[in-house]
Amino acid sequence: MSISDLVKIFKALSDETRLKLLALLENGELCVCKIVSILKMSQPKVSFHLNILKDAGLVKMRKEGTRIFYSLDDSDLFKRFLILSIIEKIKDKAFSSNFNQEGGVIWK
Amino acid sequence: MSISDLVKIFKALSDETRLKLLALLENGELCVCKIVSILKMSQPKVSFHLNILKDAGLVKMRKEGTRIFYSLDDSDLFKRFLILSIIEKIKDKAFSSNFNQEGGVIWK
DNA sequence: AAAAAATATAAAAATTTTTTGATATATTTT
DNA sequence: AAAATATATCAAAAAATTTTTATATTTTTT
Repeated sequence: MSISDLVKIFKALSDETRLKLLALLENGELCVCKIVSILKMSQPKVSFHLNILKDAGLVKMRKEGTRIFYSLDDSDLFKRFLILSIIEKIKDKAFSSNFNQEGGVIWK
Repeated sequence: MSISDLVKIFKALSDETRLKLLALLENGELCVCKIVSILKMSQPKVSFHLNILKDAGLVKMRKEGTRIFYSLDDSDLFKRFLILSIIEKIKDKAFSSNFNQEGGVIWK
């Protein structure tokens, strides 16, 4: 892993939206449309951020029909540690299992 | 540790100069002037990046006369792990104990 | 074959970060 | 007290990132 690989990973993690995306994927894959509806963000914005996470090797994707499912990619030990740390640190604050009427997450 | 604290830490780590600064401090404190002479960067630039690392709680400083010495701040376990991982991953590539005639580090 | 659905991509605008050059501040030395 | 040294800060410029709006592509459904 080169310095620029490291920088790319940290850059990917240095954005609140992307940390939320990682936390959202904790329990398994989700398609973009589901993520959009949960986070109430524009679809291009979600795709943009997912792409940065993918480039950094933090998530992977799987195509099924017209949908694309994203999931955590923790095949690398260091990345796995990072992802787990992040989820552990923001899960409670970010989610606390609170969803609003429309199924949107309530972030604290 | 809030989400924005986490983002701040990762933002601080998402820059090559700052990763090099952390690696440079591996073996103990250095004053700004020494860092400037080793890295061959402008003093305001070095101060700027050190300040970002300090704001994120990754380094601490100590004043002595006209000099200011910076050192790693790994009092927090998560930060310590991050710093150690970074040093372990870039040390060989970045340093390999190579210094040029003027005492400047040769980065690979 | 047309329409609909899901997603990516691209261009422009907005925002943030980084670099640079100049200057200010504080401490030590002469 | 003046000069020198080390460092921070500030403002402007440059560069990079993010957001937004529009559009293209692919697959499924009708």
